[in-house]
Amino acid sequence: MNNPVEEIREGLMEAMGRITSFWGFSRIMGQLYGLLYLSPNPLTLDEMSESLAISKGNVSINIRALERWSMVKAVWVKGDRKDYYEAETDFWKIVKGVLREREKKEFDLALDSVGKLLRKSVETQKTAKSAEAAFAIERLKKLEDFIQTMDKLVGVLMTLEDIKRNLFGLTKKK
Amino acid sequence: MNNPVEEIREGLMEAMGRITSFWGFSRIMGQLYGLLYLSPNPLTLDEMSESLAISKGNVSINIRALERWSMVKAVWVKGDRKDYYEAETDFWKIVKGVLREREKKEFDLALDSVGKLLRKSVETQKTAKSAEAAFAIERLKKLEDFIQTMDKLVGVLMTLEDIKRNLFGLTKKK
DNA sequence: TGATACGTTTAGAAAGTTCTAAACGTTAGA
DNA sequence: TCTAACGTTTAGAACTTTCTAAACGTATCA
Repeated sequence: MNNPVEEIREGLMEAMGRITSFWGFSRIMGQLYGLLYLSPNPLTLDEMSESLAISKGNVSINIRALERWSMVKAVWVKGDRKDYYEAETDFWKIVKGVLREREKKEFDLALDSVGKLLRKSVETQKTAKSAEAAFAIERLKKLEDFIQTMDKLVGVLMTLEDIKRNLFGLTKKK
Repeated sequence: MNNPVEEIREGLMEAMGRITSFWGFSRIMGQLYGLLYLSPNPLTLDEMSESLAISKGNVSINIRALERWSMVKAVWVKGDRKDYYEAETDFWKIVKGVLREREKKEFDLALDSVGKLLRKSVETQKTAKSAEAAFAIERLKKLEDFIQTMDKLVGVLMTLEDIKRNLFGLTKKK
């Protein structure tokens, strides 16, 4: 506890907890990730449970969530039947995964909903013209256009081979 | 209720509720926004309270949050002492505001935390060399670099005059 | 003035979420 | 086969968030 590296690890756990919480994951996911990220060796459920002072069940659930999002991976340690985990250190890979699995889906869903409403409005306008329906059509079109652009933006980010190089290359004039 | 435009409005309220909830705002903020976005006239607290079937106090709190984020604006209606609200329809403006007020701050904070931890690690390493500290330094540097890049990316998006035109201009070859 | 029509604040109810401890099922080795 | 060491699931406790109804303060108009 008075070990300076221990203090640093705790600092990162706190910071990562903040970050995951902000991005809509559980705080404990971040704390676990922070712990693993600064551990030279992979850790077991029990070790993590102890480090964070939370129940083993809680670690189990959160470590599986981290695994689901490819933020940590299980590694096999010869001669031990416990499961060991280590942090995925390729952040771009993690970001791309989250964009693909979560953000992209959300945009697609939004696009779908608004598209349906727009078609419904146009249908309504055909049978019974009204200023109200015309107004709705105009606004929904604008919204659809916006979501489409955001959707494309996410799509581009998702497929870039190296976000860093590519994105910052592009912001400079040739 | 059987009015088709009414149905469309309800559809958008639902969709916008989903969206704001996903992005870490309250669901009701989205529903209010959806309602206002498809209303040809600005609406009062009581009208919104009625449309969403929620208490006036709840509308009051959520409409002020929307105002804070520049998603709606209050308009003055001559001869009426009630407050009227209408939707801000410039989505790029809203996105930029949120990036500036919320996302940017979060990145800066993360950068700050990690920077501090990194400096502390280097300090530790000076007085008492250890493989553990060296490992921490290496990993923290990598993390700092990543956050810095994301931070810059947000900064670029934030200041672009027209995100749509600029970003998609850049993804095409010349 | 007083009465009324507002938006805001608040105390506590309701709903939702996250956590733990214990029960559980499975595997491995004696 | 029995026992012990695992990770997972679960029931309910603890905590957090969100909502309402009512009280409140202020401005308006008679």
